[in-house]
Order: sequence, then C-alpha cells, then structure tokens
Amino acid sequence: MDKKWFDDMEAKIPHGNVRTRFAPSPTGYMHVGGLRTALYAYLIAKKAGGTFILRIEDTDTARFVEGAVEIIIKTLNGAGLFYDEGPDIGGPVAPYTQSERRDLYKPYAELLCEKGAAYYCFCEQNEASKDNDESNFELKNDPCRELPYESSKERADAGQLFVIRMKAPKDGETTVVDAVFGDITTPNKTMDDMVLLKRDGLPTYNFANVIDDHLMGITHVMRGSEYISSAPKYNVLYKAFGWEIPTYITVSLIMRDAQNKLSKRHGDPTYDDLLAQGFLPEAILNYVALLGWSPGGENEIFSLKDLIKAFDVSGISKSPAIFDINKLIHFNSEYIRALPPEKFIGLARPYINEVIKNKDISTEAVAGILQARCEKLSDIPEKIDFFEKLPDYDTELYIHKKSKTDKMISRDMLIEAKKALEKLTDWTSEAIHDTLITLALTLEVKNATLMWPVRIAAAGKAVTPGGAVEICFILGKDEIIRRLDIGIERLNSDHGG
RNA sequence: GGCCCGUUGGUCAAGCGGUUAAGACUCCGGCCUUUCACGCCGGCAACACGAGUUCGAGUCUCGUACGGGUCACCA
Repeated sequence: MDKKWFDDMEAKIPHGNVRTRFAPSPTGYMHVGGLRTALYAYLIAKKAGGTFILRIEDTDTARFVEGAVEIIIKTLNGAGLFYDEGPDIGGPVAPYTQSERRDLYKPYAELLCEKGAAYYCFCEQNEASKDNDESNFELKNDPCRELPYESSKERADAGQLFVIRMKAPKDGETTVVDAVFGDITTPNKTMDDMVLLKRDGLPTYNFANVIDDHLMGITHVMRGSEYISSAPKYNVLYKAFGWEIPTYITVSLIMRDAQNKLSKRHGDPTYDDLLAQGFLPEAILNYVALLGWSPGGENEIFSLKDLIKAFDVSGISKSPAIFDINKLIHFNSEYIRALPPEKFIGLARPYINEVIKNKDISTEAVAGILQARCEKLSDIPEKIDFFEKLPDYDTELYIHKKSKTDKMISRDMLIEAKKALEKLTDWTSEAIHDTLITLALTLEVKNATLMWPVRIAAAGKAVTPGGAVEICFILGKDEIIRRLDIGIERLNSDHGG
C-alpha cells in the first residue's frame, strides 16, 4: 500500500478530547463484567463531554453467533448507555464492525514487515502450543523471524500461505503505564512473537485492537485485567508505528468466588438473566458500578447521571471483586421502592396477571401493597397467589400468641367481624379499617386479636403483603364474607371433632 | 514453571505515617405495628504472615504464604 493510503487513513482520525470505546466480541450474551466495562468507558467519555463508541470485535469467524450483535446493542440501549458511534448508527470512522474492516489490517501488518518490526511466517500452524501440555511454556524461536524481508514478501505475494508475526524485542524491558495499576515493567524476553495477521487474512484480536483504537482516535482504552500481560506488546506495536499510546485503564475481574471468575458456564447470571429474574436495569447498573469502584463518600445510590458526575478513575480498585447477589437484591428493592407508583404498576402488572385472573381484583391495589415489599419483580406471584384462590390452610394458623388468639377466640372474632362487615355498605379501606377498629374497641380486645384471625381467614397464609384491612378491601365484600364463613366453618368442625 | 498483579470483617469497601479502623449488604437482637415488609435503634465481625524503615505502620520497603491473570493463527 502506498504512503498516500496511510496518510489518508491518518487524516480521517477524529481528535476528540476524550474518545472511549466498548469493544465486545459478539458471544450471544452480555455478562456482568462486560456491562461494567461498557459502563466505565461510557462514564469516562461522558464525564469529559467526550464520545463513547461501540465497536464489534468479530475477527474470529469460527465463533460467529447469530443475533449476537443485536443483543449487545439492545443491552446497551436498554441500560441507557447510548453510544455516539457504532455499527448500527455509523460515525466518522465507520464501519464499526471489524469483519467489515478486514481489508484495513493487512496493509498495516505489511507496513510493519517493511519496517522490520514484523515478519512473514510460513510455518505450519502450531498445534502444539494450543494443547494441554502444561509443562510446555517455552517461548520458541520462530525460524521465519530471520528470513530476509524481500524474499519473504515475494513468497507471500506468490501465494504461499503465511501469518504475520510481531518481532518482539529480545533485550531490555518495557514499561506500561496504567491509570489504575501504575507502572508495570516486564522483561522483553518474556514477550512472544505474537501473530498479527492470521492465515485467513483477518487480524488477531490484539492487532485489530491496536489498529482500530488508533484509527478511531481512542484516547482511553478500558479493558479487563486479563489483557494486562498483553499490554507491553501493544506498546511495542504503537512504538513501531510511531503512534501515541492511549491511556490504559485496566479494571480487575468480577469473580463468582475467590477462585473463579463470573462465568455463564458456571451458571452465573448474564445481564439478560438478571432482567428475567426481575432486576431493574438501573439497579444492576448501580450495583455493578460499585463493584470495583468506590465514589469515596457514603452514598451508594447513583443514577446514571449521578455516576457521570461522580465517576473518577482514581476510585477504581486493583483487586478483583466478588459478585454478591444479596447486595444486588438490596439495590433492586431500593430502586423498586423509589419508583413512582404508576411506573411500578406497569412493571408489576405482568407478574400480577400471571396469577390473578379474577377481574374483580384491582391490579393497582395489589401493586400498591406490593411495592414496598418486593425485592425482585419475580417475587410477586408467590406473594399474592392467595388473592386468586384461598389456599387450603391449617387452622393452627389461627393460634398466635402475640395477638392473643387461639381457635376459639378466632372463631368468635370471625363471627363478629362477619356481622360488622356485612352491614358495611361503603367498601373502602377507611371504612373497613374504622369498622374493625371500632369492633375491637367494643369487644374490648386488642386490635391484633381481631385482625389476626380476619387476615388468616382472608388469606389462608401466615405471611401476607399488607394487613387484614388491605386484603379485605382488595378481595371485595362478597369474597370476604365467603372466606370468613369458610374460616368459621373450619374452626367449628375443627373443634367439634 | 516464567512473567505480571492482588491481599482491610462472610461480601462490597473507606482509609494515602498518628483514627475508638468509616459506611453498605448479610446475619442477630430490640422498637414501631393488624402478619410481613418499610422505617428507627443496637450488636457480631477485619488490616494474611514475618522482617525492616520510623518516635510511631493497615498505610513505606523487602521477603513468605495464599489467590488471580497470562504464556493460541480465541477474544
């Protein structure tokens, strides 16, 4: 490729103050760690008023997954991490999918060969190094490394199959500067001649990354710590090209426990799994932001907007963090409770309708008693199933020490409650409440002595969302009278033997 | 095995040479209350270990141990 071509490429590079990218490989799902990387990259860009870019790294043709790119796009948009440039929306350095950029990489690899910083390698694919022999870690000297450039080029041009490898320095050391980890210095002799361009003509991840980060004008490169040992090699490439090295921001892994990182294979939930389990995107984002990053203060609740303001690279932790579903649940219930009621009703409706088919039962009213009481939306069905159908409960439930009830007392209370409620024409929460409270007063029993049996008869469950009054109201007069009768009947027959 | 990185309660974490070592989650008490939940009050629980440096070390240095990452024509 001639010099002009390279110059043209250079000329196209945008020079924003801050440009970050999320560069996932389309695997078919988004894991929690990926979401966090995307979030941090987004935050860094937005905090600086910069540009956030989505780039798809699909140079492994063997791993093509149908619909995987759509999942990534859907996730990012769903989480509110809107990118300014990307495969579906384009941008100044399109395309943003590496497979569509395939012809860009080879000229750069060849340029490196020409400069003597890389070489054509004609060896058979080395299957030995990818096997499982754990004792074989030696860096081998590639015989093609010493081949003269001109003759290699001729062989390649003549159609002989080849890969292009980087010529790693043998002496000295390389220092990588990382915004999180500081300076990391490694001896160059531990660097291998990594493949830049594969036999199929496509670049390796490592090479494509360097090329595209440069060509897209990326200023801050964010990635997981699994790439930290490759960073010295990136520096060698940048140096060979004479390009400016971006700011590296390396984040530690998210683990499932002290030994293993979070993985779908081990059954750890992906982002979509979490959504399906009834977690809110905002809660997931908030939790994930705090996994490996600390704002310093005592507040833990951050909207995306708040995060943009608060985020700072200096708060990123070097040590890995264990994903704790309990804490996520905590965030989720906080977010659910903070939702405007109309919003909550909308989210809860499908879960409520799952078990409640009876049209007389108000979804809004059920949602009302639920909002403060659910940690995940998926908890809803089992909490409210009794509204639809009175469970076949045990009369032992009527015995409650703190409320001073036993079966005898409960039966009497139900009879009194039935009488009082039957007379009630104005079926509102207030009216039911007043009626029952007045009744307790008249009977000279504590509120609980009356309320407990009524609630048990109404719900057939020891634990319910909401109290006797709310449940009565929601079920409606007819149904309550019917359930009170059932309760009385059960207690009678229970007693009579 | 080489190279690199990490190590504050069960978990997330604050802490940047002098603190009674924050806070949150979990768990356990108590209060509130018509159950539960919410809310409020309280409690359990930590600087991996060993040498230095220093008047003084969770904080600095070096070792040790443990854990992780990486060593593919995968990303």
